[in-house]
Amino acid sequence: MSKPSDLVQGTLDLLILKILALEPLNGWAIGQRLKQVSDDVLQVSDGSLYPALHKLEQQGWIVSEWRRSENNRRAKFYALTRPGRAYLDQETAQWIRLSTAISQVVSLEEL
Amino acid sequence: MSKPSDLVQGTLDLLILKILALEPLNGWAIGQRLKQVSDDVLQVSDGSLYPALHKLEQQGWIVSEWRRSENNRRAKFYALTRPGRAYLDQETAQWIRLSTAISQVVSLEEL
DNA sequence: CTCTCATCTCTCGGTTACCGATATGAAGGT
DNA sequence: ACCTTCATATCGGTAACCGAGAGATGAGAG
Repeated sequence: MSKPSDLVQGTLDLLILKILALEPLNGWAIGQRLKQVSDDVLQVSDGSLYPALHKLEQQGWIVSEWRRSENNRRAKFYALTRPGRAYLDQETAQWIRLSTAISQVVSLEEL
Repeated sequence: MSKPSDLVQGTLDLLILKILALEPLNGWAIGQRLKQVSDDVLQVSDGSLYPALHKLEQQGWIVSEWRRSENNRRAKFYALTRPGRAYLDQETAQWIRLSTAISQVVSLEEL
């Protein structure tokens, strides 16, 4: 029972990386920011977000650092690395390529 | 080792349904048509296509009928049903909603 | 007449990706 | 003391897709 209705599968990495390209943030804040910048359309659950963050860090696209959040709580802040930036650009291009093609197909006129 | 590079996960049903909305086709031809209408961007393998078709038929979105293809070979032709049409419209709306939001996020300007 | 090629359908095992449930805990307010 | 919000994390389950493989049939070539 877990169909992603608030996310397109395979785009989570791209979205996280993009959010972090704007500004380093802690995990929880990334989820909030994503929701905010997408006008409440895009939402990600904890159970998806944290594993994704760990994977991204393990692959070297982002680095983490324990700091204090705005509310003085301990939080792990993530920042984009140079390879992460390159990966983001690549994934962005791929997204544009594929989403454009799909949108083109779904908008075909019928006979 | 199977990351979908020629497809966005979760959009296969939508694409198949849309192709069939234009014209009833057999499985193999659906793959060809998809490739054609997307200018070679979107491609689906047999191993993805046929299971998807079976699932779609089982759910009542499409119906099948054995006929002869253009090359006089036996082929199973699929056609969209009324519920399938409704499902297609719904999935199309969902795609537009989500892809628009994602495109909006990835095109945000950085500081 | 046989051989090969293109067409056409199908299944299985494996991987990736995401979600729901669940656990833990600290800071600040009542 | 207690509750809410902020914050991180893991686990098991499910959905989706792909690669590899198997097999059948019609057309045209040799």
